[in-house]
Amino acid sequence: MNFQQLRIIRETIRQKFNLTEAAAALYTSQSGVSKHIKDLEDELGVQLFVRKGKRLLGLTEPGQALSSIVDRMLIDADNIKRLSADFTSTNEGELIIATTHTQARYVLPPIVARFKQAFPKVHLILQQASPVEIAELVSHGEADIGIATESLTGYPQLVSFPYYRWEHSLIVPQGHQLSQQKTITLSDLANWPLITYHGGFTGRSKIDETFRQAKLTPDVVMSALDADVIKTYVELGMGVGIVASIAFDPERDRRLQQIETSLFGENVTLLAVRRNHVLRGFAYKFIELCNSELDIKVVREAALSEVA
Amino acid sequence: MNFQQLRIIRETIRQKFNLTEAAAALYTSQSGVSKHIKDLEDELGVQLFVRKGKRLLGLTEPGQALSSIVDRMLIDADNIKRLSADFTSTNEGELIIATTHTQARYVLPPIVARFKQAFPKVHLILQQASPVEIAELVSHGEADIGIATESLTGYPQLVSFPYYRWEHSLIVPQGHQLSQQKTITLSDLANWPLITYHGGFTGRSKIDETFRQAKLTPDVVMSALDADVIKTYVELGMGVGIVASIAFDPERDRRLQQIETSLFGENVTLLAVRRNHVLRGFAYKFIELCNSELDIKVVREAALSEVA
DNA sequence: GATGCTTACGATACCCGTAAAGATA
DNA sequence: TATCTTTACGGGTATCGTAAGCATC
Repeated sequence: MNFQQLRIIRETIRQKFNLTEAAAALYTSQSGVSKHIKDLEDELGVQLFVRKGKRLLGLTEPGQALSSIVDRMLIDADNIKRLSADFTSTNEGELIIATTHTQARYVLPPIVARFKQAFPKVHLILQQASPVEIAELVSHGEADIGIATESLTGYPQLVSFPYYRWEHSLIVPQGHQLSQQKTITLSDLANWPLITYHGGFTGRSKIDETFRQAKLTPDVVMSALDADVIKTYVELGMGVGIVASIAFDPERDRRLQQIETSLFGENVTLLAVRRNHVLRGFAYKFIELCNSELDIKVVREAALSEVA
Repeated sequence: MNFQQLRIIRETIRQKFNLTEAAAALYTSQSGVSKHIKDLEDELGVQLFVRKGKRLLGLTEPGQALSSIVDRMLIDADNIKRLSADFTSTNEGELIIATTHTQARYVLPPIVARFKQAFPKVHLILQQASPVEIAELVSHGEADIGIATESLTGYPQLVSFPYYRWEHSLIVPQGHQLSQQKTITLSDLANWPLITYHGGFTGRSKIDETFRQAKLTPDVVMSALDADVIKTYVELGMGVGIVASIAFDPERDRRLQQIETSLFGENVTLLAVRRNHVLRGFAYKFIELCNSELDIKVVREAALSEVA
């Protein structure tokens, strides 16, 4: 058994059992691919692929059982290389953060600034996406770190960590009737047209849930992907905004007024990395800049779960 | 990077950085070992070992970081071989169960009988040991399955499953005063000389804890490793026995009487396997015979945690 | 001087790619 | 017939072990 054989097994599966394409993907000859598979099967004494004559059609039962282990071994081989690179490295490279508007616009700027100062040679890419897309991006290795409030749990390939906690607050035009009220109840709100986030974004699920439990039907006249859009329409008087507290900036948003409220409970923004994968050192530093409790040891060990 | 290099790294660490012994353990030349290490270090661009002149003294920081990953890769390589062997196999091989007296004597016999019937060619070894020893045996791969009521949690290298639940009961000579009483309290018991298990065996900790919480000091006149010894001395009138309920056999123990009691609460006997390790198919079958909820899928997936 | 690591070197085995042949759609 | 896989074969390379040289204790 050698690594080339394992790579060939993995690639053959990825290329839907077409040895010619597997060979092309690995920049090698297809005769070699064929022979390697045969050799490995002989060594293990098991057929890994279902064959019909000379064509490969799929995985046998042992093939399936081995496939996931093969994957992990190749991931580990990569991990070893990445770890080593990190020790030699001059802190150069690329870091891809997949995140939502809310984070990119209101939370990350100071962190990015500090990161850039510490690692000027790292090419930092902020990839804006929806929470579901973020989970997918990180799962497939197209992003190193994902940050979002929704959707990051429930993916077995991801390991997530609490980043920070926050609440929603209300945004109204200056002098709005609600800003005079001492206390605001959910039923009060249900009487106003509301503008808030789209489903699946920035804690919208929590808002819906809160109304649902109170057996109220909110009048959401408009939903947007980000607080900037929401605030624009609140300024136009189209309704009362519900946004993340952090999205209000008294300096810029002078024509608006923020009303703190705990009506919708607490949200937790999560930070996710790919399970079983090692990141470059500066990636862990970025996470630590986000939340100092998440140091390299905590994050890496959790991601590698129990290597023993 | 190849497997021989990884094996050499692991063995060198195991042999306390003596390349000569590492070579001997791997049945290869020590010059080859030396070269392999050098080659791998060159390929990764990192020193893995701390050197003083020509001698190796220990692991560098990158060496430590890589070591655990290397271990897992080699474990996975083994897993692949074991899985394959299992598919070709004619259900021959060896199965080592590390367990306590209580299990071996009172619980496992019917299971062993059924197992032997199903897998006549498997050489089954019941290795009797203390709970702590059992955990060690399984951790080090010297046993495939560990069964005990104590000590099996808290080892990161082990994955444990609840096997069955049971309680302690009292054992007294026929006609003993306690057997006339309607109800028996803890303070009643504290007035009698007691005979029960040694510390760390068969729920003894639970017994101690129960007395401690009731602020009573039991008069344990004798402690033994197994119920047979305890029963012998109870027969001699030396005291009241506290043993696992299953350890009483009305047929054999005619001169004794069992008194069911829930004074000491419930105990859970656990079944443990080594994390990240695949077992032979018949080993999973043994576990399934113990508890039908623990089928191969449940146990293997839990042991491999998330291979993704 | 004994033990332990590295380097040099030759034999062997392994891996790869070309090419031809056979199978499948 | 076009696509795909297997087998055969030759060149190149990597690996292994012996042996010699050198450092450490």
